[in-house]
Amino acid sequence: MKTPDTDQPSDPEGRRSIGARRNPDSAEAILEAAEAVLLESGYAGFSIEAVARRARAGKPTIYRWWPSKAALLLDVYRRQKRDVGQPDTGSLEEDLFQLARSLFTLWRDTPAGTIFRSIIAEAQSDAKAAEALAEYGAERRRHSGRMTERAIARGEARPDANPKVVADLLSSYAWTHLLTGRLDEDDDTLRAAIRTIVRGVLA
Amino acid sequence: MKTPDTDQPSDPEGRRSIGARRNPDSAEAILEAAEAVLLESGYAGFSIEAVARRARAGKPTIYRWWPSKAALLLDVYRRQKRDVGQPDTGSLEEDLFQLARSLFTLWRDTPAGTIFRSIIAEAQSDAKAAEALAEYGAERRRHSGRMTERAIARGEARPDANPKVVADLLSSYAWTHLLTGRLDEDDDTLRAAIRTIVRGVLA
Amino acid sequence: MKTPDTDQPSDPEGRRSIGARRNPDSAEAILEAAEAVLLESGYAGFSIEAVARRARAGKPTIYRWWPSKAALLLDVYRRQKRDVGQPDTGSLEEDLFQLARSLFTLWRDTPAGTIFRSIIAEAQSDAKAAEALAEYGAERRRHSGRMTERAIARGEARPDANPKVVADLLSSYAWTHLLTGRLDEDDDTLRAAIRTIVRGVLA
Amino acid sequence: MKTPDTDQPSDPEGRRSIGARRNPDSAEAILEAAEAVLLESGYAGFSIEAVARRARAGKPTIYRWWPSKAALLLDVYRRQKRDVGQPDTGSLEEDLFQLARSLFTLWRDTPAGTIFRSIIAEAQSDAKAAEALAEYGAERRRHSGRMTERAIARGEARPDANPKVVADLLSSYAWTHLLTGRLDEDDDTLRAAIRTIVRGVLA
DNA sequence: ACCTAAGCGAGACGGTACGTCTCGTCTTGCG
DNA sequence: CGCAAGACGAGACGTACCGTCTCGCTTAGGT
Repeated sequence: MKTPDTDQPSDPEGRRSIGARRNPDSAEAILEAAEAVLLESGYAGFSIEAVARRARAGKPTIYRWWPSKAALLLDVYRRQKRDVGQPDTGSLEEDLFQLARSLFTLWRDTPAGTIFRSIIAEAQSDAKAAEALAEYGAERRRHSGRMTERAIARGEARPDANPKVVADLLSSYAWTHLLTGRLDEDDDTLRAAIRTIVRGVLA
Repeated sequence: MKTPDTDQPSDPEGRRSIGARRNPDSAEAILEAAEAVLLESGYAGFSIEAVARRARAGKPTIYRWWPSKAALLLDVYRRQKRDVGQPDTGSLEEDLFQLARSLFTLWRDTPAGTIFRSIIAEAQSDAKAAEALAEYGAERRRHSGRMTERAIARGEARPDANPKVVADLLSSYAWTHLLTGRLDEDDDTLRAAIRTIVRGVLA
Repeated sequence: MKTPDTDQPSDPEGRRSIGARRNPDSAEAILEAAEAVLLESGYAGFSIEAVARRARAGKPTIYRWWPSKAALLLDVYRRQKRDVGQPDTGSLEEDLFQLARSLFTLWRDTPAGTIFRSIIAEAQSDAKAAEALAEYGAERRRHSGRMTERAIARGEARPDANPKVVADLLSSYAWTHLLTGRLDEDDDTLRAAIRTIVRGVLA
Repeated sequence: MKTPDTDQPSDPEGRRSIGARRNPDSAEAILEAAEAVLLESGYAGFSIEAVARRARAGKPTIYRWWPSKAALLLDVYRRQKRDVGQPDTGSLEEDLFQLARSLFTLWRDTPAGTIFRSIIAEAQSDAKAAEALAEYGAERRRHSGRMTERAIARGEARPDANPKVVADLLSSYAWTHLLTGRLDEDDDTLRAAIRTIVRGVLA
């Protein structure tokens, strides 16, 4: 790596076009700048102008590739997110607890939390963001629903348990805590919430 | 109905000062205009300027009494909200279900939903809104926590059930559905979610 | 002197009405405050609000007695001005020089200069100020014209010399130097200007 | 004349950016609008907002190129002013008289007078305007000083006559008459004033 | 001794303008 | 054709004053 300036205005002497196609350096610089701005100034300071300034990019370059603030935010989120993975401990409660705990930790200790909050906020006034968020949420619920499916399969959960409902309750709990600044719940409280859900579906 | 001008710029020939004290007509006109703007243009179009124009009020009059957009939003919400009340059917599941159902209905069929979404969005970039929202949320959870307390008292719920956790799960579920445009869940799905929570705390 | 608080918000615990007539204390406090504001913040900071704040007076009290900013300014000027008097040395050049010199000194070293500048500025957009200024200027020219009249009478100046023209040239020179911040002309330059005028009317 | 819309909001369907450089059309429209506003509403009604409205320009576009009201006023003055030229009749009195007369006429019969009055007024509360005005005044005095220099050179004026003083007296006389609404002096009065100055420097 | 009339401080009111910020679009000139 | 750059019209931001209004109080002068 030549330039180690990860969150500075990057290239000292700007990028040029590389011909009639998208310049990946620009895209990278813009996403990096977007993340940095979001981290430093929060959603309130997150403007296309600020990102362009930071990335030493022209505003039209941003608008060309990301039609809305929401699209940029989503890309930043996707790029940033190191997937929390899916635990498989053989116990539904333990699986859900570890998932929730690692999500809370990720959101609290990395930019991911700020970014995701911003996306949800944006979705309240931007239809495209709302749609993307809905799709993303559904996907996450499908994903975490598998844990309940496995619990049913191994006889831990009752056969008529609804994996979607469990996933919905869990992700609602996590999202709401993110949005209201309550990511520092201690293990006992978190576990009590998870246990309440799990008990509701045990065989 | 006495005054048919519910969503027009109200008074044909404006309000005056009524001395060195707040003019309730102005306050009323501003709140009404704020609600109308929010309803017609959504959170995206909700600006102090737009409210002032609509209310035929000066911007300083708004800033004098509401230090931030968030404060105005909260007042609009409070003014608009007809409290959903607290059912007491003798069954925890039924209590929670009716509460959730009436909340979903309120949010879907009145401006309250749009307004509350806006407050949550605003809280993602405005510290004062965040604080106000946190306080409001805590109060709501205390309120709905009483239903579980009653269930414990009558032996329906286990003695070590945590009313706060139940309330948190329920309100998280409701808020998240509001924010992601899923207020039209059918009764079965809604009841399945409620039942999962309730089963987790039954004796 | 009873109260030494010449430029503070005056009375610690406010003035009241003294019945159905003008309260001279208020008038005094307002003029004093106006002068203080003008001195401290210049014409740019001279607003009715600022004067009212400073004088602990209500705005209507000011508007009741001074219909415009210009009227207040003129009163402040009249109240402040210690008349420069009219020298009579037996020499026209010396008379004019001493008059100009004392005027320059007064304007440079006391609030009078700032105040008078403000009046002239105000007169450029306020007809009433313009009228008052015109009248005042004419009176001043009549006044200083007497020096030339005396010089004609004693045979120093030619009989057909026009006192009004001399006075006009002199006051124009002074006013313009006030308005362009050139009140620090040294004695030689000032005397050269006066001498040029005087030579033009000597016998 | 192709476009008859000399003082209307100009272009029916607006101007666009012409790239990363100043758009001369906008500059022109703004100066034209500024002049029109000044002419119609006077200095009192001259606001950046009014100019922007009239020119169908955004406020930032004005602030981008003119840092203050004063700067805009000066540009309007420069643009408007058809230089009064410098007469050279071989007689100092005649030179000065014609200069003064044409200046009075220009100020009385064109917008230039209103504009220049506004600049002087603005300079009484805006330091930058004051500086610009000082520089402009010095330049004008240098310029009109040349007439006296020529008179000295041809032996008409005494060798020790001070051209700066003559120019100062003349321009002071003119400026003051502008500011006090006395531009309609008849030829006799004007000539008497000029003659008084000139006699003071004749050989 | 009452009553009315006016002045007083206070400060809210509908407005206008301020100077700054960001929006999303446009156009240039270089590569 | 993409790129950085940055100007453009538009319009919201939150603040300062404008000049007007009404309040509750005070006092004086006429009854």
